[in-house]
Amino acid sequence: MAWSGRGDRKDVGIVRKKDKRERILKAAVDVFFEKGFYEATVEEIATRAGVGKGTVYEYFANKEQLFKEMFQEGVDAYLQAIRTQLLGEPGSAQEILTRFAHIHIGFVEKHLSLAALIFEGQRGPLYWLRDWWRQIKEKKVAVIRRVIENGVTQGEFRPVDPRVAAEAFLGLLAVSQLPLVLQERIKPGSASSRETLEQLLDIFFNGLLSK
Amino acid sequence: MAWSGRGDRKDVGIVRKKDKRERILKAAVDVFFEKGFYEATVEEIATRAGVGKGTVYEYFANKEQLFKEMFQEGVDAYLQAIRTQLLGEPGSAQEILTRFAHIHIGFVEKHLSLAALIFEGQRGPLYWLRDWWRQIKEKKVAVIRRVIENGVTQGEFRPVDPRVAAEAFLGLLAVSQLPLVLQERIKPGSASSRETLEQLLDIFFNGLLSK
Amino acid sequence: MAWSGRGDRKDVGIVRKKDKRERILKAAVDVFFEKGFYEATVEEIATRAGVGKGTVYEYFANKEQLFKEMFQEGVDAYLQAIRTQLLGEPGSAQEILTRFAHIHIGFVEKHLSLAALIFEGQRGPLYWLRDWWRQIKEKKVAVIRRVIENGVTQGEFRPVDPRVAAEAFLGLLAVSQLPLVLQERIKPGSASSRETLEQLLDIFFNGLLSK
Amino acid sequence: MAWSGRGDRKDVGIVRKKDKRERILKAAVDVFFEKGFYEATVEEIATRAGVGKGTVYEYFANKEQLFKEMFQEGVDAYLQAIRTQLLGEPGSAQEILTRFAHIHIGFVEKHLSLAALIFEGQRGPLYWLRDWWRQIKEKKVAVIRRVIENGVTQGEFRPVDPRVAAEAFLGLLAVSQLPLVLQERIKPGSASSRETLEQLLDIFFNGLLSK
DNA sequence: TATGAATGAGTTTTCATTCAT
DNA sequence: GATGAATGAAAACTCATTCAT
Repeated sequence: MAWSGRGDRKDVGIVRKKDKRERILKAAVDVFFEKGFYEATVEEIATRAGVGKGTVYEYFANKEQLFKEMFQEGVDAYLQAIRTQLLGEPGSAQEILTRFAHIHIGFVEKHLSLAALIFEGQRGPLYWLRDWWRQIKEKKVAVIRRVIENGVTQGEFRPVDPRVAAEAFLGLLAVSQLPLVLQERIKPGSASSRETLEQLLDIFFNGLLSK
Repeated sequence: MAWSGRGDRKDVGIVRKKDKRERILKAAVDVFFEKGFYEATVEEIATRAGVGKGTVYEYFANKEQLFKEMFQEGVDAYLQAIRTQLLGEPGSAQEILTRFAHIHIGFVEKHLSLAALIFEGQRGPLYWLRDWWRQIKEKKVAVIRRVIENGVTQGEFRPVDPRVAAEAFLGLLAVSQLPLVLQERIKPGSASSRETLEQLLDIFFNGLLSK
Repeated sequence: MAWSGRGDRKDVGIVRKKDKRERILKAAVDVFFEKGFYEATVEEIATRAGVGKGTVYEYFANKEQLFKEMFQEGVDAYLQAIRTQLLGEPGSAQEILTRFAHIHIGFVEKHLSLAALIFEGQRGPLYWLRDWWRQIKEKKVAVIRRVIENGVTQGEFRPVDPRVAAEAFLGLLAVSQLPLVLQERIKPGSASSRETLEQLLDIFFNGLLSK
Repeated sequence: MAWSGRGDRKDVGIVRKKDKRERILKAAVDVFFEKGFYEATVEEIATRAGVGKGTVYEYFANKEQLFKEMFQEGVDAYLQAIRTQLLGEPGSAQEILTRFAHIHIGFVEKHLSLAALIFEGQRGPLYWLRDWWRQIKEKKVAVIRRVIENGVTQGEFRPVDPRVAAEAFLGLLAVSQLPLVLQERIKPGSASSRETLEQLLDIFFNGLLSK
């Protein structure tokens, strides 16, 4: 899959035939990220993918479908990353959440444009994106929430509303990824995303942990 | 100004001439919010404002400019609201931030569509919105940051990086306004934005306050 | 109406604004006739009408609708011509049918392209034309049929199936108009449509076999 | 040849190699009939013929050529049918024409789609079809005309213009085939094509007016 | 000043045709 | 020969913007 992280064609110099779909998706991520759904043209995506305009329509029914599939595959890759990496060694709630945060930020760093499209939201036709967006958020919230519930039950955390805490947690993650996503040049003195993340988590856990 | 909060008087039957600009801006907020920048048409905005299509171009150079001015006036109204309401009685850092949060959420509740456009971001052409977005955020961060710095100095807060804490604070505000902005029907059992906000602030301050 | 037969704009040199629709319809008749529905381009129709491409879409929802409206107005004009001219003085069945034939051929001569599109059929997307086509034929058949029924009742005609005879009559009309419609140059020696028509009617009315 | 009327043997399981051309032509008849020239796609024809898209181009230079050859072969088959069946026993002019009519209608019934494409006309690109159309008509007219000329000479028929009478005859044939071609469901009470044909011929041969 | 009819640049999308396998 | 993936020319259609009234 396009966002699996491994490199692409290895064998031949001539690009492998079945790459096409991948190449188009990759180009789509770039162009949609740079221009947004509406300013992106199918033609540019095709050109960047190194294929003819018509070829795009061999693989995707239309521009909207291309966007959706790109989006969906991105989300799948993200969820996959979470699933495979999170479900290793258990640990305390705090440890799990910390791990989650790092996986998340790792994904963002690796697939910057894609992540921006997925997490920053609101770039495709709004009506359908809004719903998708909600759904994905709900999924993430559900996961985090369960962890926090456990933490509360175990006495590790103060007795807070797990859903609210979960949303707070994700909100803080969003804060830490924002500079990346907004393509801010990391200014010399400023902290990196990861440092910022640490501090955010520090505040969060300090607020959550029972003393 | 369109977002001043007062109702619209339409005493004379014939609409007051200088209303036109206001009416167009108001219609623009609605339509841009509902459809997004690209799906919105100048024609619909004009129709909703009750003016001719050409008239829009009497007051705004073009669609983009209309969006920008709408945006800018919204931001100004927001900053104005903050300025006038925040700078009354002082109080502890926590009190000031709490007050800020309530002013903010109050503005969001009152000017829902507008607020969504301003805070949710990403609905206009990205290239220029991204920059604007950053700027506004920076302004807000600067204000909050100073308050937190004071809190830290005064020993009210733990010694945290004021900028990070400020961003965390704004991130949590964003979380609490998200349901409004995403137009989620407040489900029966679920907490209102304001209740959620209280809990978020509780976690935040608990994390921040020195014990 | 476009096919009413009278000339157009009379007053000013600058083409009257409301002509536009007429001009487009007229151009549509020409182009659709020359090229058929599919080979005709909206652009060419616009150009021939002396308007911009977009203007066509101000008056007609799309190419198909343009075709349909053109078609419908043509049919209406035809039926109108029949109605107003046929319903004068009565006469024998033969006289009425003869009059009908002349009105018909008169319409064809006058609005050649349009008539070709209407009567020759089968030039638009088939699925909807086929139905329309049938309907119009049915209307015409119904009129002729009643006349023939009378003729049979009065003993003027042999006892034939009126519907079949009606269709035969229309079939012969079609034959006589075919050369016009196929744009055959009337070759020097050959008979004109009207002469041919007379002979066809002669055969039809008097029969072929000598007794 | 595809329209020879014999059934299609498909003995070997693997389709006989040289069938391909036949299969494509047969599929072309179906699709062109159902959709018309422009709405038909080469891909659908290929699929229905059970061959690859590229294969069509092995046998036919292009879509237009495919249509033309299909058309031409259909016409040839028709003329062949006329030639072989008409030129048996002679008989009176009326007998010959009657025989002709039955052969014609028989062909139409047997090769409905094909006949519709040939006789109903106007489905391919008009410019070339118009000419073809004329040519075929001329051929048919020439044949009929000669028969009628004989009939007139022999005193069997009234002294009419043989060409006009020939066209009238063909016009009536067209009328009788129209319901088939327009795919009208023969409604319960209504006469079949053949019955209608008999009545048309009756009118044609015997005349309408009682003497 | 206000208007909306007119416009065409710019996009999406289709599909006949090619050609490497 | 047979195939179907790849292609781009061509066409429909939209809509921001202009400008005559």
